[in-house]
Amino acid sequence: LFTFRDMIQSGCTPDVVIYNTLISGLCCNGKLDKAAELLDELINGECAPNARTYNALIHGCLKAGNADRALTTYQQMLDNGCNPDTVTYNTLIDWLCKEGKTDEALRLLEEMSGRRCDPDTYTYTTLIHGLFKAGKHDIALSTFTRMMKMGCNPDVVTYNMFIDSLCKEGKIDKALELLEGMTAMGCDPDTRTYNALIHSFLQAARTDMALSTFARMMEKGCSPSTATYNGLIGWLCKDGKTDKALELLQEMTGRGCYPDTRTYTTLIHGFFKAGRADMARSTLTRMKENGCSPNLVTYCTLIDGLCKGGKPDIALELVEEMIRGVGDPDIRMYTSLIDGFFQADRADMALSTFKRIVDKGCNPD
RNA sequence: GGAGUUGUCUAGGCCG
Repeated sequence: LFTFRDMIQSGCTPDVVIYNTLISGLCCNGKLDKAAELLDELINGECAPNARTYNALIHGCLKAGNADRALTTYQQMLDNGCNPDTVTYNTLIDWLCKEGKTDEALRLLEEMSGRRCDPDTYTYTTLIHGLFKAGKHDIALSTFTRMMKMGCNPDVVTYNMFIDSLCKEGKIDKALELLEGMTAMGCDPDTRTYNALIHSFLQAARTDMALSTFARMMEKGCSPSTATYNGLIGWLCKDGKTDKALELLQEMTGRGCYPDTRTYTTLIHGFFKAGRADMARSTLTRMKENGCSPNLVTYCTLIDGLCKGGKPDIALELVEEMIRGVGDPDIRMYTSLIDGFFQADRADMALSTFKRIVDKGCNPD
């Protein structure tokens, strides 16, 4: 933004592309107010915002969980005579699907056709994914048929979505058939395709298949990602093999897959499960040293583990650190914290945590 | 002519 202001100072006129870039960047960082200010600046200025401007802001609002603001922005778009495009609809359809409102999402699909706004592969993939998650298999399949009829070809993301959906329903063999199918259709599987399968095999305790899928992935020249390793580390941790998990942590770094918040959280959970609370705590230190920020899930894992392990005092310290570092947990997380303190026979801590909720103006449920 | 917006994989606790 400073560079941006300098640019204006020195007589350079920013165009809509610059504004869009800034707005989407601000949205990524959750700075919706600043982004909205830029939109106003654009509306009041001489170069008009376009669909991409609104799309970026609508998406930013939805990602931040602020649906009202997203809809207001959408209305503003319509009022200002800017026509929603396929991306606008895709963004809204994705949001509706994630809210479980697949009927409304389907209505938007109809609206698109009426407005000569052609649904694309994103539209259908998003919708089918939402329908699968809602358990509406028939409609998912008829939507797929419709997609094909409209001449819209599935891409690697569409196949990945199908493969993962099948895996999650325990239909791994059907998923494997689709793996062959996509290749036959000239669509090469990517890292996520294999990740979905490997994870599913691990869940199903079919270790041999998981490892052979991993080998196949490498053979095909597909590199494992951080998510691949996270899945493997999680499987080792569930099995109590935390030392092996640490070896994988080394290996992944060597292969350019950098551990992320999930990697460390998985390890922390594994260490508690294996009764190694000290290692769990030093993993927190290690992750911070490596520039990886703990999030609410990380803290909840630690706090729960410490409470169950009879160390509620340290847990309470972490509650403070968490609130300072990543903000307030929501009501459900507070509930489980309180539960943890009771489990550790520390009613006093449970009550003081409860008091915090009330003081924060957050309603206990 | 170029640039900016949307979909798929992996972690924890409480309650159902």
